[in-house]
Amino acid sequence: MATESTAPVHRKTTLSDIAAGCGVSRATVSLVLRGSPLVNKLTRAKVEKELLRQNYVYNRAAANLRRRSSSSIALILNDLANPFFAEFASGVDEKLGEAGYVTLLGSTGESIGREQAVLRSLIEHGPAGIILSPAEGSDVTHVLAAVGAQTPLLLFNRELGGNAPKVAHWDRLMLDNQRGARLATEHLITLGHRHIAFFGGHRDSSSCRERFAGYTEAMRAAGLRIKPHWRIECAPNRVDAVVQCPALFAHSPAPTAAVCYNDAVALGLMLGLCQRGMQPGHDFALTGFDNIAEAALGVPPLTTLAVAPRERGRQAAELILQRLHEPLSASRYIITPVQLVVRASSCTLPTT
Amino acid sequence: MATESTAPVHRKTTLSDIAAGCGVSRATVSLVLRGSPLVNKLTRAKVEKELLRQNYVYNRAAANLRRRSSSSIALILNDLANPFFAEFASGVDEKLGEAGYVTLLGSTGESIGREQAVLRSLIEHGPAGIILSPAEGSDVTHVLAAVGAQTPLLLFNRELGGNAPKVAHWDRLMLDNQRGARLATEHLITLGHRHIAFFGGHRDSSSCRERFAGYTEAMRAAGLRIKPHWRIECAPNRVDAVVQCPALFAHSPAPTAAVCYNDAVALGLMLGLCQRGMQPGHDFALTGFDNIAEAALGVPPLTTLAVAPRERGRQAAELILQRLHEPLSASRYIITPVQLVVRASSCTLPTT
DNA sequence: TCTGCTGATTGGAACGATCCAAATGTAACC
DNA sequence: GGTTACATTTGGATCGTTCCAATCAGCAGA
Repeated sequence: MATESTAPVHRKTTLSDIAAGCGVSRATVSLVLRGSPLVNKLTRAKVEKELLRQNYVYNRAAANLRRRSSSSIALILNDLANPFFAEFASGVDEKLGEAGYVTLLGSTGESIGREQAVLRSLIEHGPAGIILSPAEGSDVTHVLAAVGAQTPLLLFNRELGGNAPKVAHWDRLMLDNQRGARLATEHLITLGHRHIAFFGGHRDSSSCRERFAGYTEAMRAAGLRIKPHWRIECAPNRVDAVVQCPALFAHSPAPTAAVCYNDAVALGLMLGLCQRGMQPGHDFALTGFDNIAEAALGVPPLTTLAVAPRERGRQAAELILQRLHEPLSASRYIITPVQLVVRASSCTLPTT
Repeated sequence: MATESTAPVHRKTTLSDIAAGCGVSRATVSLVLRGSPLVNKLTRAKVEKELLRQNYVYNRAAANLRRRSSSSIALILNDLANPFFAEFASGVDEKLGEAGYVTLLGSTGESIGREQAVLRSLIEHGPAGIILSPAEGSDVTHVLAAVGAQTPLLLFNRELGGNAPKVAHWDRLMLDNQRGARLATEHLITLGHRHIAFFGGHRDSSSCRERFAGYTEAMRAAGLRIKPHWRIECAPNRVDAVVQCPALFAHSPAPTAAVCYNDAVALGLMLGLCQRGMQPGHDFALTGFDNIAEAALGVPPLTTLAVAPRERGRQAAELILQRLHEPLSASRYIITPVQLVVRASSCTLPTT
């Protein structure tokens, strides 16, 4: 009795403590916590007072165990340090938080090995669902082996490789890469360019393939032949783009414009051009993809495709929540449109 | 017996399923899972085979409940979309993953209200520890009320306001803001500048106060008087920096250089200067803070202070893990050094 | 045969919540 | 008074794991 009024020693206060503290049963306290209409006003008040007095904190893990439910969603990203994904994550967390879920984070750094490890670790915490932007080269079999078929999964941004395409009932949220790249290419063509390169990205990434397809499509539609040396591969970051810039001008005829894999690459290419004494947006036209924050503020500002990553994050969260709500409805495949944002980096053909 | 060999219907397979499946007790299976040396080689093999066959997944929540332990750490950030924090988070997650912990993410978007909500929600999941980069204006009392005194907490990047400074035994990991700003200022002075402004940030943020103090210190040490109109406040992002640029030149004598609150602000200021027909790094010198990726690749490249956010993330994770290991050791207060990176944006005084 | 000992194994009670069927109290009705 | 109805409350089993003390088999030594 004497030591009961304050926290016992160090143990967290539990339902039983509250129950004992105000002379009701555990069950009643539980009902109060969940706002059940069954409990009497007076008892509710009494219990709530005691909850405050002992400053009780709810143990969601215990509750989830009994209810065989979960209140977390795993978010696994191939590159959290990339502003595009950071903003996406921010949107996901925002939306999940509103719905009372908590985000379990995992970053794989584009490593398939880490992806396996992260998936295996996160699944043990029993998330209600998974949002996965897979590492490059990740395939269906591995992911399925790691997470099983029970947990709903939403694939974002990239398709999975492997020859078991429709084995799982997973939802997919993708960007309209092909259409985006086509728009950019058409835009450059309209400005008078005929020698247009596709710069950056890895051939085996699905998003890069799609963007390249869009570029090809536009070129073909305009009756333009694509030279093999106009296709330059590089890692999707600034540094490698700078390094690969000279390759663009190694053979003749050199391109007068480039559709870049993404903004990071485009910004890198701009720097590379400057180093060659060229002036991007004047001597050479280029476009990006993603519309990251610095695209608008570069010199010159970058023409690019807006994908609204935070919005996509919110959308992804919404999709997975819907899936939890109706686990049996048909799997969804959503391709979100992208929007061409024209800025100064895409100039007309310089009059030589 | 007939339906037992495959997964029953939809229920997850548990310890008991495995135990029943190979004729041992639950306790033994549990020992196998945890790699105890007590179990016989043969039984271990038998059990492991069964684990694979039923592709069992460990229920960490249940285990944690019984063991009264936790395998997650909460990471709460004031702005995940900011590349600095994204990279920090990436480092945290990396290190925690290595140690077998999982990251519970929460982003507050600089809102004290959301910070409260996020803290209250995350604490219910019983994290072993908390890493918190508080929202602007957040104070000790509120945080303490939300998380209690039980869970170890590491404060990153910002101090908490409020007049209960040492009430808690929380650890702190801060950047050496003051020294950094002093280094930048001294550097500009060495280059011949005498009229140096301090540009950006909010007066009431602790990091801004510290950086301003460093600037003042260097100016004073060099015997230079600071004009009031050389202190321009703005939100710590590009957009607002562009808007506030003209204020720098509203009064005479105008500054010839500026120490900026951070890189985002510096990049914005650069743009603002361009719009006035000035050439940053030639007509006007400036420095940033953070050394974000685009600092190196801007035009001109930005002189700034490197803080290695990913490294800081790993360090933060390490600190909180150490704290879990020895809960009673004295609380730590670590100020990590920052490093001046000189690039082209800090030019000598233009000869008029 | 009995005792002691070591190495393996095990049953049952926890952990902190929820679920469910059953019990309680009170008012209303015939 | 007895019966029914309704509004509240409650004990005990349960979720999937771990802990602990107890058990068991096998073998050596007396």
